[in-house]
Amino acid sequence: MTAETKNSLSEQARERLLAAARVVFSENGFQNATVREICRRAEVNIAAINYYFNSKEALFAATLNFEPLLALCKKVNKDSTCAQERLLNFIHDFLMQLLDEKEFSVQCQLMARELAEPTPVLGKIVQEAIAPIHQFVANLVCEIVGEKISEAELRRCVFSIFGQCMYYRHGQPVIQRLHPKLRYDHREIEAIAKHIGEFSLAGLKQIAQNQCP
Amino acid sequence: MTAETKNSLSEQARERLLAAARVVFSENGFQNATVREICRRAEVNIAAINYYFNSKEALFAATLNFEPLLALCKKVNKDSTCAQERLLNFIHDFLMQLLDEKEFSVQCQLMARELAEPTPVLGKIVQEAIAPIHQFVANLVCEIVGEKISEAELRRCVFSIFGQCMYYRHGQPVIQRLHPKLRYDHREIEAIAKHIGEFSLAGLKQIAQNQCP
DNA sequence: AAGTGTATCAAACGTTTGTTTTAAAGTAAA
DNA sequence: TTTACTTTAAAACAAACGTTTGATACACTT
Repeated sequence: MTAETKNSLSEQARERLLAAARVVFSENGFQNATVREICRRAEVNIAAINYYFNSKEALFAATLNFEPLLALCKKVNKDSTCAQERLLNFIHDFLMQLLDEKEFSVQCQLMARELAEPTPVLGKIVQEAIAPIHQFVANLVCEIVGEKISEAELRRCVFSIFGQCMYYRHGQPVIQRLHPKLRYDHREIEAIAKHIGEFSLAGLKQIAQNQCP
Repeated sequence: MTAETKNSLSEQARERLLAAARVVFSENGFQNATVREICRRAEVNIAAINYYFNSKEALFAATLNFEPLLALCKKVNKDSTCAQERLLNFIHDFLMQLLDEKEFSVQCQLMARELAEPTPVLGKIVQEAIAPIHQFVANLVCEIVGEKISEAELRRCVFSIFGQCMYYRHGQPVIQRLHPKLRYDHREIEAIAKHIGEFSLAGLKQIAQNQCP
Protein backbone atom coordinates (compact mmCIF):
# COMPACT_ATOMS: atom_id res chain seq x y z
CA MET A 1 0.00 0.00 0.00
CA THR A 2 1.58 3.29 -1.06
CA ALA A 3 1.99 6.33 1.14
CA GLU A 4 -0.66 8.23 -0.75
CA THR A 5 -3.16 5.45 -0.35
CA LYS A 6 -2.42 5.31 3.32
CA ASN A 7 -2.89 9.02 3.65
CA SER A 8 -6.12 8.98 1.78
CA LEU A 9 -7.27 6.08 3.90
CA SER A 10 -6.33 7.60 7.22
CA GLU A 11 -7.80 10.87 6.07
CA GLN A 12 -11.01 9.12 5.25
CA ALA A 13 -12.14 9.10 8.85
CA ARG A 14 -11.37 12.77 9.20
CA GLU A 15 -13.16 13.65 6.00
CA ARG A 16 -16.16 11.51 6.81
CA LEU A 17 -16.32 13.22 10.19
CA LEU A 18 -16.33 16.65 8.58
CA ALA A 19 -19.02 15.67 6.10
CA ALA A 20 -21.23 14.12 8.74
CA ALA A 21 -20.66 17.04 11.09
CA ARG A 22 -21.80 19.52 8.45
CA VAL A 23 -25.05 17.65 8.00
CA VAL A 24 -25.79 17.08 11.66
CA PHE A 25 -24.83 20.60 12.71
CA SER A 26 -26.94 22.21 9.99
CA GLU A 27 -29.91 20.03 10.84
CA ASN A 28 -29.81 20.38 14.61
CA GLY A 29 -27.63 23.37 15.40
CA PHE A 30 -24.49 23.23 17.47
CA GLN A 31 -26.04 22.53 20.84
CA ASN A 32 -28.57 19.93 19.77
CA ALA A 33 -26.12 18.07 17.62
CA THR A 34 -24.46 15.25 19.55
CA VAL A 35 -21.02 13.88 18.94
CA ARG A 36 -22.47 10.40 19.06
CA GLU A 37 -24.77 10.95 16.12
CA ILE A 38 -22.02 12.61 14.13
CA CYS A 39 -19.76 9.62 14.73
CA ARG A 40 -22.56 7.19 13.98
CA ARG A 41 -23.23 8.81 10.61
CA ALA A 42 -19.53 9.03 9.82
CA GLU A 43 -19.14 5.40 10.86
CA VAL A 44 -16.19 6.15 13.09
CA ASN A 45 -15.53 5.53 16.74
CA ILE A 46 -16.72 8.09 19.24
CA ALA A 47 -13.16 8.98 20.22
CA ALA A 48 -12.32 10.05 16.69
CA ILE A 49 -13.63 13.59 17.17
CA ASN A 50 -11.22 14.29 19.98
CA TYR A 51 -8.46 12.48 18.15
CA TYR A 52 -8.60 14.33 14.84
CA PHE A 53 -9.96 17.57 16.21
CA ASN A 54 -9.63 18.49 19.84
CA SER A 55 -13.22 19.07 20.76
CA LYS A 56 -16.74 19.28 19.44
CA GLU A 57 -16.34 23.02 19.17
CA ALA A 58 -13.15 22.74 17.13
CA LEU A 59 -14.88 20.27 14.84
CA PHE A 60 -17.65 22.80 14.39
CA ALA A 61 -15.17 25.53 13.57
CA ALA A 62 -13.52 23.21 11.05
CA THR A 63 -16.80 22.66 9.23
CA LEU A 64 -17.15 26.37 8.56
CA ASN A 65 -16.28 27.52 5.08
CA PHE A 66 -16.88 31.12 4.22
CA GLU A 67 -15.60 30.95 0.68
CA PRO A 68 -18.88 30.16 -1.11
CA LEU A 69 -20.53 33.13 0.54
CA LEU A 70 -17.68 35.51 -0.13
CA ALA A 71 -17.26 34.21 -3.66
CA LEU A 72 -20.88 35.14 -4.19
CA CYS A 73 -20.09 38.80 -3.54
CA LYS A 74 -17.14 38.82 -5.90
CA LYS A 75 -19.08 37.06 -8.62
CA VAL A 76 -21.94 39.54 -8.40
CA ASN A 77 -19.52 42.45 -8.45
CA LYS A 78 -17.94 41.23 -11.65
CA ASP A 79 -20.49 40.13 -14.18
CA SER A 80 -23.20 42.70 -13.57
CA THR A 81 -23.97 46.20 -14.65
CA CYS A 82 -25.99 48.67 -12.62
CA ALA A 83 -26.34 48.49 -8.84
CA GLN A 84 -30.01 47.52 -9.05
CA GLU A 85 -29.19 44.55 -11.23
CA ARG A 86 -26.36 43.50 -8.97
CA LEU A 87 -28.61 43.62 -5.92
CA LEU A 88 -31.18 41.43 -7.67
CA ASN A 89 -28.48 38.96 -8.63
CA PHE A 90 -27.11 38.91 -5.11
CA ILE A 91 -30.52 38.26 -3.58
CA HIS A 92 -31.10 35.45 -6.04
CA ASP A 93 -27.76 33.75 -5.48
CA PHE A 94 -27.90 34.30 -1.74
CA LEU A 95 -31.31 32.67 -1.50
CA MET A 96 -30.08 29.80 -3.62
CA GLN A 97 -27.26 29.13 -1.18
CA LEU A 98 -29.53 29.70 1.78
CA LEU A 99 -32.58 27.67 0.83
CA ASP A 100 -31.88 25.14 -1.86
CA GLU A 101 -32.02 21.76 -0.21
CA LYS A 102 -30.45 19.93 -3.08
CA GLU A 103 -27.63 22.37 -3.57
CA PHE A 104 -24.43 22.29 -1.56
CA SER A 105 -25.91 24.89 0.71
CA VAL A 106 -25.29 23.12 3.99
CA GLN A 107 -22.46 25.55 4.62
CA CYS A 108 -24.79 28.49 4.49
CA GLN A 109 -27.54 26.86 6.49
CA LEU A 110 -25.01 25.96 9.10
CA MET A 111 -24.05 29.58 9.52
CA ALA A 112 -27.62 30.80 9.37
CA ARG A 113 -28.35 28.72 12.44
CA GLU A 114 -25.84 30.66 14.44
CA LEU A 115 -27.52 33.99 13.87
CA ALA A 116 -30.29 33.08 16.27
CA GLU A 117 -28.48 30.65 18.53
CA PRO A 118 -25.07 32.03 19.38
CA THR A 119 -22.12 29.73 19.99
CA PRO A 120 -18.55 30.48 20.97
CA VAL A 121 -17.64 30.49 17.28
CA LEU A 122 -20.20 33.13 16.37
CA GLY A 123 -17.66 35.91 16.73
CA LYS A 124 -15.53 34.40 14.02
CA ILE A 125 -18.52 33.86 11.74
CA VAL A 126 -19.63 37.45 12.10
CA GLN A 127 -16.16 38.82 11.54
CA GLU A 128 -15.21 36.71 8.54
CA ALA A 129 -18.51 36.20 6.75
CA ILE A 130 -21.49 38.18 7.94
CA ALA A 131 -19.79 41.52 8.34
CA PRO A 132 -18.29 41.41 4.82
CA ILE A 133 -21.54 40.53 3.08
CA HIS A 134 -23.44 43.07 5.14
CA GLN A 135 -20.87 45.62 4.01
CA PHE A 136 -21.24 44.39 0.46
CA VAL A 137 -24.99 44.92 0.50
CA ALA A 138 -24.53 48.24 2.26
CA ASN A 139 -22.33 49.39 -0.63
CA LEU A 140 -24.95 48.30 -3.14
CA VAL A 141 -27.64 50.15 -1.21
CA CYS A 142 -25.46 53.24 -1.13
CA GLU A 143 -25.09 53.15 -4.89
CA ILE A 144 -28.84 52.80 -5.30
CA VAL A 145 -30.15 55.38 -2.86
CA GLY A 146 -27.28 57.82 -3.11
CA GLU A 147 -24.68 58.87 -0.58
CA LYS A 148 -26.82 61.23 1.43
CA ILE A 149 -28.44 58.48 3.45
CA SER A 150 -27.64 58.40 7.16
CA GLU A 151 -25.62 55.58 8.63
CA ALA A 152 -28.56 54.40 10.70
CA GLU A 153 -30.94 54.42 7.79
CA LEU A 154 -28.41 52.58 5.65
CA ARG A 155 -28.15 49.93 8.33
CA ARG A 156 -31.93 49.53 8.40
CA CYS A 157 -32.07 49.10 4.65
CA VAL A 158 -29.52 46.31 4.81
CA PHE A 159 -31.44 44.70 7.66
CA SER A 160 -34.65 44.89 5.64
CA ILE A 161 -33.08 42.99 2.77
CA PHE A 162 -31.41 40.34 4.90
CA GLY A 163 -34.43 40.10 7.15
CA GLN A 164 -36.66 39.18 4.25
CA CYS A 165 -34.21 36.54 3.05
CA MET A 166 -33.39 35.02 6.41
CA TYR A 167 -37.00 34.71 7.48
CA TYR A 168 -37.44 31.82 5.11
CA ARG A 169 -34.78 29.93 7.02
CA HIS A 170 -35.13 31.25 10.58
CA GLY A 171 -38.87 30.90 10.46
CA GLN A 172 -38.86 27.56 8.73
CA PRO A 173 -40.32 25.58 11.64
CA VAL A 174 -43.20 28.04 11.70
CA ILE A 175 -43.56 28.33 7.95
CA GLN A 176 -43.67 24.57 7.66
CA ARG A 177 -46.61 24.49 10.04
CA LEU A 178 -48.35 27.46 8.46
CA HIS A 179 -47.97 26.19 4.90
CA PRO A 180 -47.23 22.47 5.04
CA LYS A 181 -47.24 22.13 1.28
CA LEU A 182 -44.60 24.80 0.71
CA ARG A 183 -41.31 23.39 -0.58
CA TYR A 184 -38.16 25.31 -1.44
CA ASP A 185 -37.67 23.86 -4.88
CA HIS A 186 -35.88 25.67 -7.64
CA ARG A 187 -39.02 27.36 -8.95
CA GLU A 188 -40.13 28.55 -5.54
CA ILE A 189 -36.73 30.04 -4.75
CA GLU A 190 -36.79 31.90 -8.06
CA ALA A 191 -40.19 33.33 -7.18
CA ILE A 192 -39.04 34.32 -3.70
CA ALA A 193 -35.95 36.00 -5.14
CA LYS A 194 -38.03 37.90 -7.66
CA HIS A 195 -40.43 39.02 -4.96
CA ILE A 196 -37.79 40.16 -2.48
CA GLY A 197 -35.89 41.88 -5.26
CA GLU A 198 -38.79 43.96 -6.49
CA PHE A 199 -40.09 44.57 -2.98
CA SER A 200 -36.71 45.82 -1.82
CA LEU A 201 -35.91 47.97 -4.84
CA ALA A 202 -39.22 49.76 -4.41
CA GLY A 203 -38.55 50.13 -0.70
CA LEU A 204 -35.09 51.55 -1.33
CA LYS A 205 -36.44 54.02 -3.87
CA GLN A 206 -38.93 55.24 -1.28
CA ILE A 207 -36.22 55.63 1.34
CA ALA A 208 -34.08 57.53 -1.14
CA GLN A 209 -36.95 59.93 -1.88
CA ASN A 210 -37.41 60.55 1.83
CA GLN A 211 -33.78 61.45 2.32
CA CYS A 212 -33.56 64.08 -0.42
CA PRO A 213 -37.04 65.44 -1.16
CA MET B 1 -54.55 33.05 58.94
CA THR B 2 -57.56 33.18 56.63
CA ALA B 3 -58.08 30.93 53.66
CA GLU B 4 -57.49 33.76 51.20
CA THR B 5 -54.22 34.71 52.80
CA LYS B 6 -53.12 31.12 52.75
CA ASN B 7 -54.06 30.82 49.12
CA SER B 8 -52.23 33.97 48.15
CA LEU B 9 -49.22 32.80 50.08
CA SER B 10 -49.15 29.32 48.65
CA GLU B 11 -49.70 30.79 45.21
CA GLN B 12 -46.67 33.00 45.68
CA ALA B 13 -44.30 30.22 44.81
CA ARG B 14 -46.29 29.35 41.71
CA GLU B 15 -46.42 32.94 40.58
CA ARG B 16 -42.76 33.54 41.28
CA LEU B 17 -42.00 30.42 39.26
CA LEU B 18 -44.01 31.71 36.31
CA ALA B 19 -42.38 35.12 36.42
CA ALA B 20 -38.88 33.69 36.66
CA ALA B 21 -39.62 31.14 33.94
CA ARG B 22 -40.73 33.85 31.56
CA VAL B 23 -37.47 35.69 32.03
CA VAL B 24 -35.18 32.69 31.83
CA PHE B 25 -37.00 31.13 28.88
CA SER B 26 -36.99 34.36 26.90
CA GLU B 27 -33.31 34.90 27.61
CA ASN B 28 -32.06 31.40 26.88
CA GLY B 29 -34.76 29.59 24.94
CA PHE B 30 -36.47 26.44 26.09
CA GLN B 31 -33.58 24.04 25.75
CA ASN B 32 -30.84 26.20 27.23
CA ALA B 33 -32.98 27.31 30.13
CA THR B 34 -32.44 25.06 33.15
CA VAL B 35 -34.99 24.31 35.83
CA ARG B 36 -32.32 24.96 38.40
CA GLU B 37 -31.79 28.55 37.32
CA ILE B 38 -35.52 29.17 37.12
CA CYS B 39 -35.93 27.89 40.66
CA ARG B 40 -32.93 29.83 41.85
CA ARG B 41 -34.34 33.10 40.47
CA ALA B 42 -37.80 32.30 41.83
CA GLU B 43 -36.23 31.43 45.18
CA VAL B 44 -38.09 28.14 45.41
CA ASN B 45 -36.95 24.59 45.81
CA ILE B 46 -36.02 22.60 42.74
CA ALA B 47 -38.98 20.25 43.21
CA ALA B 48 -41.48 23.08 42.97
CA ILE B 49 -41.65 22.95 39.16
CA ASN B 50 -42.86 19.37 39.14
CA TYR B 51 -45.08 20.04 42.12
CA TYR B 52 -47.01 23.01 40.73
CA PHE B 53 -46.67 22.10 37.08
CA ASN B 54 -45.89 18.60 35.96
CA SER B 55 -42.79 19.18 33.93
CA LYS B 56 -40.49 21.80 32.51
CA GLU B 57 -42.44 21.67 29.27
CA ALA B 58 -45.77 22.24 31.03
CA LEU B 59 -44.24 25.17 32.86
CA PHE B 60 -43.15 26.57 29.53
CA ALA B 61 -46.62 26.15 28.11
CA ALA B 62 -48.04 27.91 31.17
CA THR B 63 -45.83 30.94 30.59
CA LEU B 64 -47.32 31.50 27.17
CA ASN B 65 -49.87 34.26 26.87
CA PHE B 66 -51.16 35.11 23.45
CA GLU B 67 -53.54 37.84 24.54
CA PRO B 68 -51.22 40.84 24.21
CA LEU B 69 -50.40 39.84 20.65
CA LEU B 70 -53.99 39.19 19.66
CA ALA B 71 -55.18 42.31 21.43
CA LEU B 72 -52.77 44.21 19.23
CA CYS B 73 -54.64 43.11 16.11
CA LYS B 74 -58.00 44.07 17.55
CA LYS B 75 -56.75 47.44 18.69
CA VAL B 76 -55.31 48.26 15.29
CA ASN B 77 -58.50 47.16 13.57
CA LYS B 78 -60.56 49.55 15.68
CA ASP B 79 -58.96 52.93 15.97
CA SER B 80 -57.50 53.31 12.51
CA THR B 81 -58.70 54.42 9.16
CA CYS B 82 -57.24 53.21 5.87
CA ALA B 83 -55.40 49.94 5.44
CA GLN B 84 -52.05 51.65 4.95
CA GLU B 85 -52.41 53.50 8.21
CA ARG B 86 -53.45 50.32 10.01
CA LEU B 87 -50.43 48.45 8.68
CA LEU B 88 -48.11 51.20 9.88
CA ASN B 89 -49.73 51.11 13.30
CA PHE B 90 -49.47 47.34 13.46
CA ILE B 91 -45.79 47.35 12.56
CA HIS B 92 -45.14 49.99 15.19
CA ASP B 93 -47.01 48.22 17.97
CA PHE B 94 -45.65 44.83 16.98
CA LEU B 95 -42.08 46.08 17.12
CA MET B 96 -42.78 47.66 20.47
CA GLN B 97 -43.89 44.34 21.88
CA LEU B 98 -41.07 42.53 20.13
CA LEU B 99 -38.11 44.73 20.94
CA ASP B 100 -38.72 47.07 23.82
CA GLU B 101 -36.58 45.77 26.64
CA LYS B 102 -38.22 47.86 29.30
CA GLU B 103 -41.74 47.04 28.21
CA PHE B 104 -43.56 43.90 29.27
CA SER B 105 -42.55 42.28 26.04
CA VAL B 106 -41.05 39.14 27.47
CA GLN B 107 -44.14 37.29 26.26
CA CYS B 108 -43.44 38.20 22.70
CA GLN B 109 -39.73 37.56 22.89
CA LEU B 110 -40.44 34.18 24.39
CA MET B 111 -42.53 33.21 21.41
CA ALA B 112 -40.13 34.73 18.94
CA ARG B 113 -37.47 32.35 20.19
CA GLU B 114 -39.55 29.38 19.16
CA LEU B 115 -39.72 30.44 15.55
CA ALA B 116 -36.14 29.41 15.04
CA GLU B 117 -35.79 26.73 17.69
CA PRO B 118 -38.85 24.51 17.67
CA THR B 119 -40.11 22.89 20.84
CA PRO B 120 -42.99 20.49 21.42
CA VAL B 121 -45.18 23.50 22.22
CA LEU B 122 -44.51 25.24 18.91
CA GLY B 123 -47.60 23.74 17.30
CA LYS B 124 -49.81 25.44 19.85
CA ILE B 125 -47.99 28.74 19.44
CA VAL B 126 -48.39 28.68 15.69
CA GLN B 127 -52.03 27.72 15.87
CA GLU B 128 -53.13 30.20 18.50
CA ALA B 129 -50.90 33.19 17.90
CA ILE B 130 -48.75 33.20 14.80
CA ALA B 131 -51.37 31.98 12.34
CA PRO B 132 -53.92 34.60 13.46
CA ILE B 133 -51.55 37.54 13.20
CA HIS B 134 -50.20 36.28 9.89
CA GLN B 135 -53.80 36.14 8.69
CA PHE B 136 -54.37 39.59 10.10
CA VAL B 137 -51.48 41.06 8.15
CA ALA B 138 -52.51 39.09 5.08
CA ASN B 139 -55.90 40.77 5.22
CA LEU B 140 -54.28 44.17 5.49
CA VAL B 141 -52.04 43.42 2.52
CA CYS B 142 -55.07 42.28 0.54
CA GLU B 143 -56.77 45.57 1.22
CA ILE B 144 -53.69 47.48 0.15
CA VAL B 145 -52.68 45.66 -3.02
CA GLY B 146 -56.16 44.59 -4.13
CA GLU B 147 -57.74 41.18 -4.36
CA LYS B 148 -56.11 40.10 -7.59
CA ILE B 149 -52.88 39.05 -5.92
CA SER B 150 -52.09 35.33 -5.98
CA GLU B 151 -52.08 33.32 -2.80
CA ALA B 152 -48.35 32.64 -3.11
CA GLU B 153 -47.52 36.27 -3.71
CA LEU B 154 -49.70 37.31 -0.79
CA ARG B 155 -47.80 34.91 1.41
CA ARG B 156 -44.49 36.38 0.31
CA CYS B 157 -45.65 39.88 1.09
CA VAL B 158 -46.59 38.85 4.61
CA PHE B 159 -43.23 37.12 5.00
CA SER B 160 -41.44 40.25 3.80
CA ILE B 161 -43.10 42.33 6.48
CA PHE B 162 -42.59 39.86 9.31
CA GLY B 163 -39.11 39.03 8.09
CA GLN B 164 -38.02 42.63 8.41
CA CYS B 165 -39.45 42.88 11.93
CA MET B 166 -38.23 39.55 13.22
CA TYR B 167 -34.68 40.06 11.98
CA TYR B 168 -34.07 42.56 14.74
CA ARG B 169 -34.79 39.82 17.26
CA HIS B 170 -33.63 36.66 15.50
CA GLY B 171 -30.43 38.28 14.40
CA GLN B 172 -29.77 40.05 17.66
CA PRO B 173 -26.63 38.05 18.54
CA VAL B 174 -25.23 39.04 15.18
CA ILE B 175 -26.50 42.61 15.22
CA GLN B 176 -25.00 43.13 18.64
CA ARG B 177 -21.60 42.13 17.29
CA LEU B 178 -21.99 44.12 14.08
CA HIS B 179 -23.19 47.28 15.82
CA PRO B 180 -22.24 47.05 19.49
CA LYS B 181 -23.55 50.52 20.25
CA LEU B 182 -27.04 49.84 18.90
CA ARG B 183 -29.69 49.77 21.62
CA TYR B 184 -33.39 49.17 21.20
CA ASP B 185 -34.57 52.19 23.12
CA HIS B 186 -37.85 53.90 22.48
CA ARG B 187 -36.44 56.26 19.85
CA GLU B 188 -34.67 53.53 17.94
CA ILE B 189 -37.79 51.36 17.80
CA GLU B 190 -39.78 54.31 16.47
CA ALA B 191 -37.19 54.79 13.75
CA ILE B 192 -37.20 51.11 12.87
CA ALA B 193 -40.99 51.07 12.70
CA LYS B 194 -41.00 54.12 10.45
CA HIS B 195 -38.42 52.56 8.18
CA ILE B 196 -40.10 49.16 7.87
CA GLY B 197 -43.45 50.84 7.36
CA GLU B 198 -42.35 53.04 4.48
CA PHE B 199 -40.16 50.33 3.00
CA SER B 200 -43.02 47.84 3.03
CA LEU B 201 -45.72 50.17 1.75
CA ALA B 202 -43.52 51.01 -1.22
CA GLY B 203 -42.80 47.34 -1.75
CA LEU B 204 -46.48 46.44 -1.64
CA LYS B 205 -47.31 49.19 -4.11
CA GLN B 206 -44.74 47.75 -6.49
CA ILE B 207 -46.14 44.23 -6.12
CA ALA B 208 -49.64 45.55 -6.75
CA GLN B 209 -48.48 47.24 -9.96
CA ASN B 210 -46.92 43.98 -11.13
CA GLN B 211 -50.10 42.02 -10.62
CA CYS B 212 -52.39 44.32 -12.61
CA PRO B 213 -50.32 46.25 -15.13
C1' DA C 1 -55.17 16.50 70.60
C1' DA C 2 -55.28 13.74 66.82
C1' DG C 3 -55.81 13.58 62.01
C1' DT C 4 -55.58 15.43 57.14
C1' DG C 5 -53.92 17.53 53.33
C1' DT C 6 -50.61 20.99 51.44
C1' DA C 7 -46.11 23.01 50.79
C1' DT C 8 -41.17 22.86 51.15
C1' DC C 9 -36.79 20.82 51.46
C1' DA C 10 -32.28 18.21 50.72
C1' DA C 11 -30.86 14.37 48.47
C1' DA C 12 -30.63 11.18 45.06
C1' DC C 13 -32.33 9.11 40.73
C1' DG C 14 -31.51 7.68 35.88
C1' DT C 15 -30.02 9.80 31.43
C1' DT C 16 -27.42 12.13 28.43
C1' DT C 17 -23.77 15.08 27.41
C1' DG C 18 -18.61 15.89 25.81
C1' DT C 19 -14.41 14.03 26.91
C1' DT C 20 -10.71 10.80 28.42
C1' DT C 21 -8.49 6.57 29.22
C1' DT C 22 -6.30 2.30 28.20
C1' DA C 23 -5.34 -1.16 25.31
C1' DA C 24 -5.25 -3.41 20.95
C1' DA C 25 -4.68 -3.39 15.92
C1' DG C 26 -2.45 -1.71 11.99
C1' DT C 27 1.50 0.38 9.31
C1' DA C 28 6.12 1.59 7.95
C1' DA C 29 11.02 1.85 8.67
C1' DA C 30 15.19 -0.38 11.02
C1' DT D 1 11.48 -9.65 13.19
C1' DT D 2 11.86 -5.81 15.91
C1' DT D 3 10.88 -1.11 16.79
C1' DA D 4 8.33 3.18 16.64
C1' DC D 5 4.38 5.49 15.47
C1' DT D 6 -0.43 6.17 14.05
C1' DT D 7 -5.08 4.88 14.12
C1' DT D 8 -9.14 2.42 16.05
C1' DA D 9 -11.91 0.37 19.73
C1' DA D 10 -14.65 -0.31 23.99
C1' DA D 11 -15.27 1.38 28.25
C1' DA D 12 -15.49 4.62 31.61
C1' DC D 13 -15.19 9.49 33.10
C1' DA D 14 -17.14 13.78 35.36
C1' DA D 15 -20.58 17.06 34.76
C1' DA D 16 -25.24 18.66 33.86
C1' DC D 17 -29.75 17.70 32.91
C1' DG D 18 -35.02 16.93 34.24
C1' DT D 19 -37.28 14.36 37.49
C1' DT D 20 -38.51 11.77 41.75
C1' DT D 21 -38.26 10.50 46.40
C1' DG D 22 -39.08 10.56 51.34
C1' DA D 23 -39.08 13.32 55.20
C1' DT D 24 -40.36 17.46 57.53
C1' DA D 25 -43.03 21.59 58.75
C1' DC D 26 -47.22 23.88 58.62
C1' DA D 27 -52.28 25.16 58.67
C1' DC D 28 -56.72 23.68 59.16
C1' DT D 29 -60.60 20.43 60.40
C1' DT D 30 -62.71 17.16 63.42
